[in-house]
Amino acid sequence: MHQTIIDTLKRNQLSITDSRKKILELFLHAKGALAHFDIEHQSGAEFDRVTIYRTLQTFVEKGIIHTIPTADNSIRYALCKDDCANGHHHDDHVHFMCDSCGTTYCLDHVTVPQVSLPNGFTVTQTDVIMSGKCMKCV
Amino acid sequence: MHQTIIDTLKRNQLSITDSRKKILELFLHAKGALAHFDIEHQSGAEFDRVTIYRTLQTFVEKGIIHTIPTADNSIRYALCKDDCANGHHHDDHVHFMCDSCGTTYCLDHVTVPQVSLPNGFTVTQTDVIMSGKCMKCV
DNA sequence: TATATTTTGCAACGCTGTTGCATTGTATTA
DNA sequence: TAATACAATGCAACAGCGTTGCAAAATATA
Ligand SMILES: [Mn+2]
Ligand SMILES: [Mn+2]
Ligand SMILES: [Zn+2]
Ligand SMILES: [Zn+2]
Repeated sequence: MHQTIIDTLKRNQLSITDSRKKILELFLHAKGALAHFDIEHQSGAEFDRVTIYRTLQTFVEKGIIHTIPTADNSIRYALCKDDCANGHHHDDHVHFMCDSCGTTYCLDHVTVPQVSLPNGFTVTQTDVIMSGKCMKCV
Repeated sequence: MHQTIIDTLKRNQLSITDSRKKILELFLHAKGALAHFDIEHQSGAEFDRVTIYRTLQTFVEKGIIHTIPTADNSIRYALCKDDCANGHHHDDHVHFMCDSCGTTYCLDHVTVPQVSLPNGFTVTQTDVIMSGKCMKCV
């Protein structure tokens, strides 16, 4: 696991620092997506807010994590699959946010459906966010 | 037009105030969705920020407008169809946000597709946000 | 180990959204 | 229309998110 973390950083030409290792570790252990808030708390106030912001930015640019738009307007982040790299994301799965526990899931096996738009619109991205209750909160 | 505004407010048991009339008017004339920022500027600094926030909240609760989640994490608002009332929204259409001009469209005639989820998830809402270029920005 | 390059922490800032409370405006009834 | 009850507004203050500039610290390179 520790080696996976270092490999991932090296593969993306990132220097190995404490904050990057720790934040990447949090994502690898996380069940759902993480918000900045979660990371700040789960890392035990070890790093500055700004460092966390910058690390998340870097990870998004490198294709290590992707952002998830949510209805409550708070950005969440989750690990990408292997085919995302260097700013070219290919995350075409549906996201689910539980109204009860707030957990945000990447439904990797549910692909976003094709939606045809009126003439004149050119689509480059489609986000599907579903909400309701998850299996733990029935 | 002016009568439409007053009627709408009365129908929703809202008292007739300058800010409500003005903000509702802005929505009726708007081509796309409006953010708080847009309203604050288009109303000519006539009303306090807080009043605008509270008016938007009230309109959402009454089913006059609905919120649109966007990938850039800024809430936008747009008029509801007639069948939304008193906190019961039935907005099941797709939204499109232009990367070029920022305009957010309600595609009222494009309904959100059915997406079946794995067992355990109970869905109450589905949001589809598409982005790319609109007809004005080809 | 010495040097060049990156990353970090801190301070400061602007923006968004919320709350409490006194003042003002609207609706109601006589 | 005027008096009253009630609701909405403006103001001040606050908390949270996200960004930037810069000096100090950590990392990579040789
Ligand atoms: Mn995802
Ligand atoms: Mn809409
Ligand atoms: Zn849940
Ligand atoms: Zn456009």
